[in-house]
Amino acid sequence: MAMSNSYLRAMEKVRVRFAPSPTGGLHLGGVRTVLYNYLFARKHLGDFVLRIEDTDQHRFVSGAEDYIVECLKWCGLVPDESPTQGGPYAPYRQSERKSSYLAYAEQLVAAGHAYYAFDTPEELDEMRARYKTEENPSPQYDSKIRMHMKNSLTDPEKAKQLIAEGVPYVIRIKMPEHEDVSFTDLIRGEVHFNTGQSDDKVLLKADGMPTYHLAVVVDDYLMKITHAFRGEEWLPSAPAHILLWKYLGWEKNMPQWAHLPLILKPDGHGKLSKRDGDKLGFPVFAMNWTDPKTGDLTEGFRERGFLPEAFVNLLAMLGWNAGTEQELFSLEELVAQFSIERVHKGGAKFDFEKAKWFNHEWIKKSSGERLLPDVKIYFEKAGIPAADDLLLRVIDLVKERCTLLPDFVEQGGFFFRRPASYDLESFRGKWTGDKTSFFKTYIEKLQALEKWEFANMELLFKELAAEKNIKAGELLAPLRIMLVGAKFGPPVFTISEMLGKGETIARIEEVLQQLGE
RNA sequence: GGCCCGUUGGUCAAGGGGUUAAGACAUCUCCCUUUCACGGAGGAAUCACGAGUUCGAAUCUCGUACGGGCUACCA
Repeated sequence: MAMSNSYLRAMEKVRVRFAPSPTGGLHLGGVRTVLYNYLFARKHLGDFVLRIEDTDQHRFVSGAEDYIVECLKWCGLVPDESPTQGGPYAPYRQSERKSSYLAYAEQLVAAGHAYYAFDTPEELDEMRARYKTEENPSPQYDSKIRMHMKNSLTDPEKAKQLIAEGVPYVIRIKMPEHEDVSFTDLIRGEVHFNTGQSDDKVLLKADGMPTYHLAVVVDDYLMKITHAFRGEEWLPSAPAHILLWKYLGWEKNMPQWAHLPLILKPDGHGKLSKRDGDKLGFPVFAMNWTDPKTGDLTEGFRERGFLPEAFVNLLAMLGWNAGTEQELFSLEELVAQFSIERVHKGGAKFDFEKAKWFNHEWIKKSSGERLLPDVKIYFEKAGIPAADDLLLRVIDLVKERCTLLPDFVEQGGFFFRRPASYDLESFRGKWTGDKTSFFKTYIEKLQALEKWEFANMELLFKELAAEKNIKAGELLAPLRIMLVGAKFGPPVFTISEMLGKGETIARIEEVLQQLGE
């Protein structure tokens, strides 16, 4: 049975967009916004577009756009239309659409919904200083004070003259003094605002670039966006955007809004920032990001050793759940089960421990073949040559002990090279000549062993221990250390079997030697 | 300050008038494992507060408190 969704308009293809500004690394919250957009689009057989909002020349960072594209690719959230792929509504970079915004701004001025303003930054500061009081610490350029400023409302003739002279100006929206603006947010329901509380936001900047406020409505209209998901921080400016849709005469086409809850700091309060990650020791960006100006490197989830499947999974669960006990979801399962109505209203504190749990679960449920290429990278990085066939077996053997990808090197590295050191101290105190002779005999027996299988070695080991009257338990720990270097890893005879006869014997001999026997 | 949004264990959360208020992470105890994990069993721990509506409120209403967001020619 088809589900009837009140938020789906008949005969209209669902189109959503992710619209980041290329100013730096891609934050957890950003990726989650992409995810929800993507899931919604796929679920409703719609389009997912990537639009770059690079209208602020001061904050633009080169390389950031490529980085974002790469992040989406890593996560498997590839857009249908984007600056690099193009699409029917190209260009997808707002800087390249610059010429289209002025006309809309002027249309608004002509209709009396916007006006030219000539106040310099200094004059704006002055205004804020002048009106600042205890009760009003942040005065706004709004309906109450605009008549005291330098604009086409206070002096239309002068404005014409200034424009003719080429004096720089901005275009600001004229917010009604007292009007109720309300809309239905897909997550929050009815939200009401009084326009008297909002400021006359700048729509078009002096450099001719639109601000986010103008650009987002013009482009959402032009690109036929039907559903707009964005972070909760945008809620306060929503009334201005809604008014713009109305003033531009596009109200019927306005997308349905959904303001996503924020991802908050694990300790204390506020939204999660890059700095929290640095401080608390976990990544906040999807992938490593190097600031081109300072050269500072900020770690990403990918480089920390997260699987994209796990990263996407944990992000999905930060603010949404299926209403069942299921917590592990593949992208496909998320597409099938996602519903915007089940997204929470409240923000979620980020918990890195839980994030690691997701990765651990994904490592456990992934096949060796899936893991091999990712694990290989870490072996190469550690300078350990590892043949695929052996590495595959090692991965399957140790994956339940690995939480992050680099753990494979620690958990499986000893299969490929001798331990750098042996934890001799853990058994040295209890070492006796009997034990030395035990291992020497054991080597001989191993040497003669025909079928190199763990069961045979184990039997041999236990029989010999009984013969020498030593408890097997007291011998097992040293054997493990001889083979692994420390007390961890899979069952010791399994390790021995994989190591092979020559290497097993060599390691035992090496430790015997180090013990001075 | 103003406006807006939010509030179920330490964290993520289910539940939307009647429940012993699910589950997961973390934590603690035990079992399994002659290592480390995995796995299993169990414990501790929650409806911010106050009124109201109701036979009955975690669930509905209103206040209060607390938290957060916004308050730029940034997004």
